[in-house]
This record gives sequence, structure tokens and C-alpha cells, in this order.
Amino acid sequence: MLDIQTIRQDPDRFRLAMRNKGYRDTGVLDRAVDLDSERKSIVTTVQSARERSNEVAREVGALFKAGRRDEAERAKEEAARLKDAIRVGEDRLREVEASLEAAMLDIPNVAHESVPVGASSEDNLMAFTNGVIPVFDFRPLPHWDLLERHGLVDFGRGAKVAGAGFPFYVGRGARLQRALIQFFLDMAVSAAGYTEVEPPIMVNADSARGTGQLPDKEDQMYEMTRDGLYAIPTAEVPVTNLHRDEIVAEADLPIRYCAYSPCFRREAGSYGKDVRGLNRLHQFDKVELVQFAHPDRSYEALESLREDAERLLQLLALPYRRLVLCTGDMGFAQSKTYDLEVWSAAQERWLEVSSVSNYEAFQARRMWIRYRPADGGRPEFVHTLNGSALALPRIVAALIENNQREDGSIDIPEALRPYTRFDRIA
RNA sequence: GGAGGGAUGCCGGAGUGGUUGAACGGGGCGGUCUCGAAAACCGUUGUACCCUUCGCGGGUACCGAGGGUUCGAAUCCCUCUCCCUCCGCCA
Repeated sequence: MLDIQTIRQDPDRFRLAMRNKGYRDTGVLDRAVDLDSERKSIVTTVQSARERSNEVAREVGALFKAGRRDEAERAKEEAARLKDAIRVGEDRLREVEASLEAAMLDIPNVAHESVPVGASSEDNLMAFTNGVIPVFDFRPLPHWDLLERHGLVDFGRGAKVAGAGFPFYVGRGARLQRALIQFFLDMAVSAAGYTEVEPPIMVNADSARGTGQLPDKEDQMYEMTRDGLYAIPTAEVPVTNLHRDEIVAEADLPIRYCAYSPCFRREAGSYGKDVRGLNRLHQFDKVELVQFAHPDRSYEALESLREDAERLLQLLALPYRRLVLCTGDMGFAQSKTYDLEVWSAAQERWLEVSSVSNYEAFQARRMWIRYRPADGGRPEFVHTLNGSALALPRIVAALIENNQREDGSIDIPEALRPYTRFDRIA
């Protein structure tokens, strides 16, 4: 959510920002500005009625005490009239505020000035490439063939038990998952100093709204209607909401958490696209990094978070590239997003394994997460950031495709061996 | 699932219808004192929104959430949420 005060001062700037993000219809901006001024005029009216009403109530009390019953009764009549006026005003105010809120929730975040303006993924900025793309003197197998050959993942039984996109990881496949999770968490905690949390994997509607899943991406979440809960699509949701409705001390910033969680995504509308093997699942594992940063230092935090994620790819010796998403390809709530993509040797394409974003105050304003300035001034909104470090399935896909040998065996990267306790899968 | 007890400011904790944004204590901040510190003493200490000649200022709301009673509610009534205790069930 953006600040209506700021929008009112310069609507054109926000109109342009919306268009850059690919929204043709910017009418919601004008609606918000109109509703805001209507809201203010109603508030003014209602408040002065209440002020008078408070006066009258005191008068009535005094008159009764003084035994002047007739005058008191007359004053009560005025009180009744005021009460009606207040009620009418409040009803109207409630409607206007609800409409304003709805409008504000529909306005996307503004992209940072360093973000390239563009219409689609074609216009993303390729910022950095690292590592060497492996060359084979045999035809490398796609990961789904390798997984099957070694019995690492059972897609068929997963489909029977839950549905397509809910695999069983088996034996060394399961062990590899656990090793990666442990490795990622250890790096975040020991090397980078994040505080580890294990979050709820279901959240209520307030939390889903706080990070921007609602109302924008409702179709992508599994919903437990009976209990009003949503299965989390990422640990970002519960972990960012951890400080919802709180005021933290400035000295505590940046606050940094890492969390492992399974993630659940309906992937509605993406059937038939990239669905083979581990490319796209309904349930997958991920370690997420979340930061709450001082507004003046959130872009430093973004770079450090990005580096924390990239370091893992380097340690796993996976060739990867870094993109700066253009305005048209980035999400509704983000100000700036880096995507990290690893090379998949058999599929011969780049797979997104991490998305690192600064949301500035967009989420914080929805969640009322503020900090108290050290000088004791009024509370200000923090900036929130998050990034995957990392999403497992595509890491596993790239890892086994890139590290396969002609005999079908798979080498485990050095850094991971202390966790897997095996060097290769043969 | 059943029975009972709670929810007040940064914290503890008063307050059962009329200037109570809220006693008292603690903490924090500022000051006096001190070479410095402690102690003591004095002062101060929430958030949001509206109006403003933007300067100080004025106002409204908020005592878990929402509704109701009343001229007037932290205080009475209803609903909900959360927490605690006991019983049941259970990983």
C-alpha cells in the first residue's frame, strides 16, 4: 500500500509508475484521491458534531446535579439530534473508508529509479553471470530421467496420494533435500548472522493481505475455508508478518530472519508449462531470508541479501546469472527485484531459483510495521525485504543435471558433502 | 469439545456509569546534586486522524475486536478473538 498523502500531491508521478508496471487503467488513482477528500470532509463534520455532543453531555450532567430537570430534558433533545447526525456520518464514513481501502490495495508499488522500464521479461536487465556452463562429450540426461534411474523422487505415488506436483522424495533424494535445507540454514545463521525461525505454514487473511497475497494473488494459494486459513506460498508471508502491528527500536534495525518452510502454490493458469520433473510443483521446500531495514539503508540491505543468496550458488558451484527485473515483469508489491537463475544443463535453459526484492514501505504500511527513531520522534514505516536462499527443487534439478557423468552417476558438490554424507550418487 | 477465570499505557497494576488518556509503582528520557557515578529530589513520558493564519495551537477517536444500552461507558449488555486453569480427547 502506498501513502495517499503522497499520491495526492503528485498523482501524475504515480500514474506513470502504474503504466510502467503494465497497468493501462489508472482510474483507481483518481478514485483514491476523490475518496480521500470525501473522507476528510466527513471526518471534519462528524468530529465537530461529536465535540458538541460531548459538551451537551457535560451540560446535562451539570443540570441534573443542579436539579434543573426541565433544562436537562431540553438538552437531551439536542443530544438526540446530534446522535442521529453522528450516526449518519459514521455510516457514510465507514463506506467511504472501505472503498478507499479497497482502492489503495489495488494500487501497485512504484518501481525504484534504478529499475529499467520495460514491458516484459524480454526487457529484464542481465546484470551478471557467474561460473562456467558445463560442456559434455555425451548427451546429458534431464533431471527427471536421472531422478527415476536412481529412485530419488517418486512422482507417480505422490500423484496417487496427493496429486500431480506433490512428489515423494525417497532415500538419498530425501537425504539430499534435508542436506540442502540444513546447509542453507547454516550459511544464513553462521555465516550471515540471520536469526533462524520456524514459522506457521498456515496464515490468516490479515497476514496474507499484509504481504500482498490478498487480494492480488488469491488464486495462487490453497485455502482452508472451514478455518479461514491459507497454506503459505512462501515463508515470506508468516515471517514478514511476525512484526505486524509493532513498533521496533531503530537500534534493532536491520532485523534479519531466515526460515525454512514448505511452500504451497496452486499454480493456477500455468498447467502444461514447465511441468516436467521438478520445474514446477504444488509443494516445494525453500529457505527464505527476510529483513526489516531502516528506510535510508534498505538498498544496502537489498544488495547484502542478494549476496547472501548468490554465495550459496557459488558454494554449490552452480553457473548462474543475475537479472534486474524490468518494471513490466516485476511483481505488484515490489520496488526492485533481482532474479537469480541457474543453468540447467540438459534442459539447456536458465531456471529461476531465487527472487530477491525490496518492498520499501509497501508491505510495512499494510502491516503497520514501524520503528521508533532513536531521537524519540514519531514512528516511521520500516522497509521490508526478502529473498529465497534458496528454492530447492530447481537447485536439485540443475545440480544433478550439471554434475552427471556419462555412466549416469551424479557428483555431489564439495560444500554439500558434510551434509549428505555421500560424495556421489551412483 | 465441556466448565471456569482473564485481556487496561513500555512493564506491573488500580479503576464497576459523569473532565479518567486513565491512580500508584517500575522503566525510559531531561534536569538538580556530584570530580564522575550511585542514591535522592524535580519534571517529562502513547498512537492515529481532522482543523489550523503552519506558529504555538485546537479537536476527535482509541483501556483485546465489533455491535448495543445511556444525555454520558474503561466501567452495564451481546457477539467474536486470544490467553490462563481444570476435565475430555490426542501427536
